[in-house]
Amino acid sequence: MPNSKPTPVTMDAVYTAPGYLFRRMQQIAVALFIEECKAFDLTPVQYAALVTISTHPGIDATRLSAVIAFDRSTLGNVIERLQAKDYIVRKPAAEDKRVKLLYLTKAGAGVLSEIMPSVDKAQARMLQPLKPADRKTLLSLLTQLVDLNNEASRVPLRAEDALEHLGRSG
Amino acid sequence: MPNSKPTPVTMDAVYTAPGYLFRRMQQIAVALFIEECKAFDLTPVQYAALVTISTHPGIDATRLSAVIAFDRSTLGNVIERLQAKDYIVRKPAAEDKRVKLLYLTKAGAGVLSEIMPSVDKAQARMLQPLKPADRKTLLSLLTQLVDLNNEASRVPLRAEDALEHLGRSG
DNA sequence: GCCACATTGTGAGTATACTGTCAATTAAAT
DNA sequence: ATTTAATTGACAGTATACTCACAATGTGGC
Repeated sequence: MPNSKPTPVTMDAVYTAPGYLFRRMQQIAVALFIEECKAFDLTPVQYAALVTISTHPGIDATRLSAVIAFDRSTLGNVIERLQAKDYIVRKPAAEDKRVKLLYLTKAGAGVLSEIMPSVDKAQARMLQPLKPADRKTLLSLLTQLVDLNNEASRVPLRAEDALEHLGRSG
Repeated sequence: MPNSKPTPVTMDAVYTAPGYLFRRMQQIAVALFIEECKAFDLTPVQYAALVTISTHPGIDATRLSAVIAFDRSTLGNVIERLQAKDYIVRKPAAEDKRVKLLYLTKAGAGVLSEIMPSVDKAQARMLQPLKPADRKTLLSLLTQLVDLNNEASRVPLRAEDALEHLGRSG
């Protein structure tokens, strides 16, 4: 007869799971971002969107979602909030009546350059508890892992280069 | 005169930020969990709650939130959903009329033992792209980082041991 | 014993993050 | 050229994740 004794469930089933650790670390990252940047009315996602619109003026929502790997539906709300804060404007495209092109406003460019030091401080604080060498190691492994798992995510990241082509041909 | 040329903003301000990488990895982790466990109607958070109620029968919502470091308000909804699925029951405590004690139902215990292999598969898939040695390194650094940053998170984790005392004295 | 304080669960409100679906529009197939 | 496909932005619905606030309850100071 097989050993039918069930394996006892322990909290290790949670605490040692990489998924749990990634969730915790994400929560910590957001908390540190909000704390360092509380002088600015910007969330981490809104910051990423703002940076991308800054480096890709005239990008549309679908392409923006691909460049930062955020869900398209979610991004719709993010864009609305950024627009409500007067950090971006949406202009209809001449060639394609479906798309709305995104541009930074002066206020958007201003808040972006002002918030940068605080963002850097928050990012540094996340890794601060580790030794410098360990920070580099973790960042390197994490970068690899995100890249290698790209297709596993619901909204894979499509690099900026790839988008140039996607824009016209497909 | 100082060099007033503004630093040009690049996508590195997003792509190399640890916070962005943690967000991406969390999204990937959830996507893999959902994919592997789609036969079971359980989210990662619901799974963690179920495991904890299993190992701490009669725990209350506040203590549960401390043990898995999830927000108390969020957990209220999670508990409601678990109860709606008949995986847990809530019983009023005799000594304290405010608290409601949480217990697994038979169905809850059943789904928990059944889902375990799929959860393990999902957790393994997350790190699969890395070499075994790198997986160990990443997991070790991540565990350290979450632990060392514990107080930075909005809902710091309070270990099970600490809760025994908290339960009575304060 | 009473009063200030803390705790518990709950609710409202905001922001991600995903699933669908849908109409309008464009592109592709033939 | 007309039917078919795909794309775009929008919306509804669900699930985290946080904020603040509130009533009910419990506890400690005195």
